[in-house]
Amino acid sequence: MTFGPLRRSPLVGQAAERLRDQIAAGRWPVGAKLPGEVALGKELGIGRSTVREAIRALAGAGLVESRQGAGVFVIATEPVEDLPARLRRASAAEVYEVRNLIEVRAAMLAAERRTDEDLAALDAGLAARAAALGDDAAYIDADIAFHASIVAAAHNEVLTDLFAVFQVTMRPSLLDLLAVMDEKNLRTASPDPGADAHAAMVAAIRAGDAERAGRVTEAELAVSLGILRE
Amino acid sequence: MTFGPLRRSPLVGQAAERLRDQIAAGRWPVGAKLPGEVALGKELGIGRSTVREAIRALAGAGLVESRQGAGVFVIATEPVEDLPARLRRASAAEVYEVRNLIEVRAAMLAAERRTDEDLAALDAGLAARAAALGDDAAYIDADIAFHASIVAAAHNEVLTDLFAVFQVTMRPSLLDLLAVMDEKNLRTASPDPGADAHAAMVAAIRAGDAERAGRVTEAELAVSLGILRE
DNA sequence: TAGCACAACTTGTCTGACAACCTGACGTCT
DNA sequence: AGACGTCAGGTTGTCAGACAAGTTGTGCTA
Repeated sequence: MTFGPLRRSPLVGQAAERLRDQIAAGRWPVGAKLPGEVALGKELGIGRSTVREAIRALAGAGLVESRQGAGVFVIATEPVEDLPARLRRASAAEVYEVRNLIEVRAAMLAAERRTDEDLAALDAGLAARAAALGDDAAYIDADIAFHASIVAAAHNEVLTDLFAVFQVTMRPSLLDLLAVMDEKNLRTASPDPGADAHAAMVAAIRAGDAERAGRVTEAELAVSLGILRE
Repeated sequence: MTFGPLRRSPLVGQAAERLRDQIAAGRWPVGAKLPGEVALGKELGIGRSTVREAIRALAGAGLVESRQGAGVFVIATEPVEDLPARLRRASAAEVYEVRNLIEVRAAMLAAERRTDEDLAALDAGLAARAAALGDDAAYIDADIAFHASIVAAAHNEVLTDLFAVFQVTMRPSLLDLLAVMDEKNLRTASPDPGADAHAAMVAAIRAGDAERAGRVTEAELAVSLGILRE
């Protein structure tokens, strides 16, 4: 059993997630009224402003609706088909495993279908990834863009979009991953331990060797998954 | 002449809508930083708390992300589309390819993790599949259940749920597939051409041979995909 | 030039206050 | 009894101010 992202998150995020979970758990069915903002603040141990912002976040997601003078009401529970919500609720390791599973097969397809434009994009992605070293947020974004390029080279729009959902949802977890690696001093030896592996992925795709592309991709992703599992 | 109850919407809603429009219009592209909260407040003529709540609403909708000390950044220009809706919009071949991709890797994981209960469920699935021959609808349902059992044996809940979304969405397409096969007289020779292949999948999973499980699963699914591609 | 210290800026959170609004209880009138 | 109006209490909406916590760029130092 894992709780939400272990990320050092703002109180607003924590509060929104707790409320979200309780709505999903059925504490307040659709149409029910939430406790007042002051009551919620006391219950959650946070100020009223923070409660209000958490409620706004849920309202933006379409879960609740606030009516001045009346209260805050649940207008929908989390739809089961909502993949991003499902991913948020799941453990990071499970999400990561599925994400990797998709990318391994995508890399194999990419080796068979890649165009010259795809290869150019992959090269650019490698360079951007190296250039962003030092800035964690930019590094994560460059890494995400690179892996997205791999999947895009498989030329299956459903696959590309599906992968994007995973990437967006996992972005916070990836930042956690970097933080954990820092704590364990795993990055001191080499600032970008995956650089060679990423280059190998591109090389295999360029060579059109699907089997090798799948193998090196699997090996690269297994490293991070291992850290996440610990 | 009076118009309907033209309710004066709260400032938060107005502000969120204006910001959403401007993001959609491209004033701030993805990755760009919004003006500071105080600046936005002055620009919109509202207080900082109200600006913050509007930003929270957009963050809840997945449009922006705020990083303490850095600013508020655009992470998407429009909400992520619902996966079932996305699948319905896509071509059957693309959806089927992604579905198969998932199952191939799931079969490999299943070979490593299957329990005795999983194996019993797979055997039962094979039998149910054979028993449903002759009734197309029942046959499809039994086939779906069998493949779901394969994925379930991988013991990853996210994977199981994700696969289920594909299965549900694809059920109509599968009925079409049977009809196409009838037209081409592909079923006259053998009423259940995939029976041996399905049994081979179970055997490989029972043997714990991940590589073989992946190979036979891929081969089995490739047949249907080929028909669907024409 | 490389590294560090610091100031300026930005978001995060809390408190207090008042306005706008809704709901239900209560009393009055028909 | 039923319809209607009033009102008190609770609830959200909005603002201002203050301080904490985090980021970033600048300029100084070694």
